[in-house]
Amino acid sequence: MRFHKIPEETVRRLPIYLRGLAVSPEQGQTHISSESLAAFVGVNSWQIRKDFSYFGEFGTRGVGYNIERLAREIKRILRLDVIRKAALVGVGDLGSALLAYPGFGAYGLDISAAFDVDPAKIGTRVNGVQIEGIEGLDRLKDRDISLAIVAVPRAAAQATVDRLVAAGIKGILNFAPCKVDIPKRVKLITLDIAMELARLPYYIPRAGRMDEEQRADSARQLQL
Amino acid sequence: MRFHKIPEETVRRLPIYLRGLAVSPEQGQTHISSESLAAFVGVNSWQIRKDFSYFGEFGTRGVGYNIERLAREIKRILRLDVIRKAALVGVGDLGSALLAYPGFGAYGLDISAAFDVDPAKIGTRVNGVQIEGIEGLDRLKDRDISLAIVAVPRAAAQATVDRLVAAGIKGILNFAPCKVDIPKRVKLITLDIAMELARLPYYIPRAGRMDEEQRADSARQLQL
DNA sequence: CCATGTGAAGGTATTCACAGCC
DNA sequence: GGCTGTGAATACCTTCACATGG
Repeated sequence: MRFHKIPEETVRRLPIYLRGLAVSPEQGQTHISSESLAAFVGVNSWQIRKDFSYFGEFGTRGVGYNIERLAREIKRILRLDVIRKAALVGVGDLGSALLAYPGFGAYGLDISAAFDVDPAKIGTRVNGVQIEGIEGLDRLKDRDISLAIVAVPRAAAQATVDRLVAAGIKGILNFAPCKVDIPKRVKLITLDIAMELARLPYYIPRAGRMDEEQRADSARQLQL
Repeated sequence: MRFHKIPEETVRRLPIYLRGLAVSPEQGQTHISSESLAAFVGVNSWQIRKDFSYFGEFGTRGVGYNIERLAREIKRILRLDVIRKAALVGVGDLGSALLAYPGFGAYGLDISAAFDVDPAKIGTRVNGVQIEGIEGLDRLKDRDISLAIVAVPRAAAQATVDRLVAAGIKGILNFAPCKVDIPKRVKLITLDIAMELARLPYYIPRAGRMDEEQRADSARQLQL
């Protein structure tokens, strides 16, 4: 493996592979081939092999990948080999749903703190996590929390993120539908749910007319 | 504008521009330049101009883009020029949060039906929408609902999607963390929240060591 | 012989730089 | 003069085809 810049897209796919390994029907087997994993996660086998190749040689030719070893390697690459604690800011409908969501555990992620401005919520417990006031954000440094989820209204997003950055948070998952400025050393992923739904209709063919845009669609569909 | 295949990434950005136009501080002005819009939404001005250029010439040189006209054009391109009705399947924590989320309206999206298997939920109202039993999915055809949001457990996802496809749904936003097979004529967007959080730690620099992967990170950071 | 690992080819998207037009 | 629209250059990612090695 010579040195290569690692594509952003490869990093995006690594958690897919990890998830695939965890629930694959190959459970019970010790090894899995890139071909089987491909069929299960919906990514091409050569793409999988290329992705892994950026980080080392994890497989055995003629045999495949040792499932446990591969999972361990991916976790190491993603820095998920330690439990990662996350703070949730904004315990509204979405925030509460996230607190209740059991899917984070599979990645070693733990939402271990939650914050809100609403005095009525502060002190109550949601799914075993006690809601704290916003001023608690400034004391995150000592609690070994490196990640944060922002589920506050748009108007509060930038201020929230600024405060998280000041508190030493290293990565933020933002659900507020707006641009947020952040220093380069902190990684920000913004996930705008309404926007995702909003681009679905684009792919609905418009009945009847066959204009330029429509033709573009057809072209795209053909090669998919 | 000669004919060009439209990049997937361009389609992904269109809703960002629409959102930007709706809340930009240029409100009150009639026109906005690609430069101002760029600053506001966090995309380069040349990227914005290139994106629009795939669909036509919407601006005026020396002046900028007429805000109303541009918004109308983007809505038309995204097929958001009619109200789009969506069905929600799975009214658990996440599903309920989505029903309560006010952000869809800005795009002309309306979650007008909700379905769940739980008899205790059927018949109750969440945010003005009455929960129906799953068998109602088969009668979606007559209700002018073209989109669906899937917020069911992983094990139920494929069956749910199959049923939606059979009911003539054209686009699906899936929150279940698994691969889902679907005919090419239906557009599927899968959004795995835990997975998004799981790739954040990758970007946290590992203190001390400076191995091959770490160098790759540095290289990436520099050019961002 | 079988499945991995990887240069090289091909395709797609971003960035540039400037011509074109109001 | 100022801002759009766009071919050309560049960067990036995917796909291929096969050498490599258990």
